[in-house]
Amino acid sequence: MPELPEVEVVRVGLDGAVVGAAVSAVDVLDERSLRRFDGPAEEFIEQLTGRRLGHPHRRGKFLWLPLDDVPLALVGHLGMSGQLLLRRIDDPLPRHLRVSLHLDTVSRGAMRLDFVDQRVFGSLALDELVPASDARERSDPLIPRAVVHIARDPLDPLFDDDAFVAALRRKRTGIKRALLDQTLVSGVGNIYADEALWAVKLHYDRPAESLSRTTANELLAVLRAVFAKALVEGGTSFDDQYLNVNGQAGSFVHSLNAYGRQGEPCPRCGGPIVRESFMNRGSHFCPRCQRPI
DNA sequence: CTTTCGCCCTGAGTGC
DNA sequence: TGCACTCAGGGCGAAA
Repeated sequence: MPELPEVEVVRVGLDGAVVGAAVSAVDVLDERSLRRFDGPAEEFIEQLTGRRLGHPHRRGKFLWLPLDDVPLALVGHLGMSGQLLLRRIDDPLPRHLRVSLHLDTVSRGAMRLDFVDQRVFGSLALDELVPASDARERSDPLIPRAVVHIARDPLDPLFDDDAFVAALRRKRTGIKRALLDQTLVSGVGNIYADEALWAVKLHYDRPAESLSRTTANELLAVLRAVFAKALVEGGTSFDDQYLNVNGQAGSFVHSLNAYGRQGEPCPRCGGPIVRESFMNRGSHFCPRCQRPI
């Protein structure tokens, strides 16, 4: 499940390998993967072919590569099951391949960048680069228009802790809903929301406005720690739904304390972890450690 | 304005 | 063996 750590692993994996690479050809095998692109597939192909790719950027779960000479970026979102795989040009085509870019890379010759996505919740697009609405300095990088409403993530050096804590405590909703709101804080998905709430002993439906400043700051600190540890371990891979650009799984699944561990003992108190349906998702928590209100 | 809901999608798993 | 059904969930537009 690609959340912040997984997308960052992909970003780092792309950096270096694709910077300066020229797009020599584009194959769109499934137009549904271009649903966020404002135009037909032919236009996507035409605008991308012949361009060179710049350093990959990320905000939350969105990833983009600026194109040379034009104020456009190739924007990717992995959705539930998306993968960006760097393959040799003559490697066999993987199952669920939706879009494939042929690249003339600087250091590795002819390569393919394959966008693979079983469930088609992810997407590729070309989008105009505009100044960020929360830019602090004129030197701040431009971001795709479709990403302007996404908040910074907790690992962003310009993330504003005080503003986040204040905004969180104004939310009239449950704490997990608030964490999953990408306009409040980005990069958090179901797995890391459950892990952070377990670590700070908060019930998923605890009203956000009931959190003290101290607790809200602890939650933020825990979120950063979970993200950082998951990043070091290469992210969380379930059923190979998430793989890095070289097709390798991450190992953070072995460090999960709550997510996916229903019926197993809570690593802190030994009581059973419970899974409840909430927001059309599974919420995993320890009823003994994480009490509502 | 804010918050919540339903839809998009596929394949693995389950029950009969 | 086959078929219907459930489940996983990020983001977005519409509804409340």
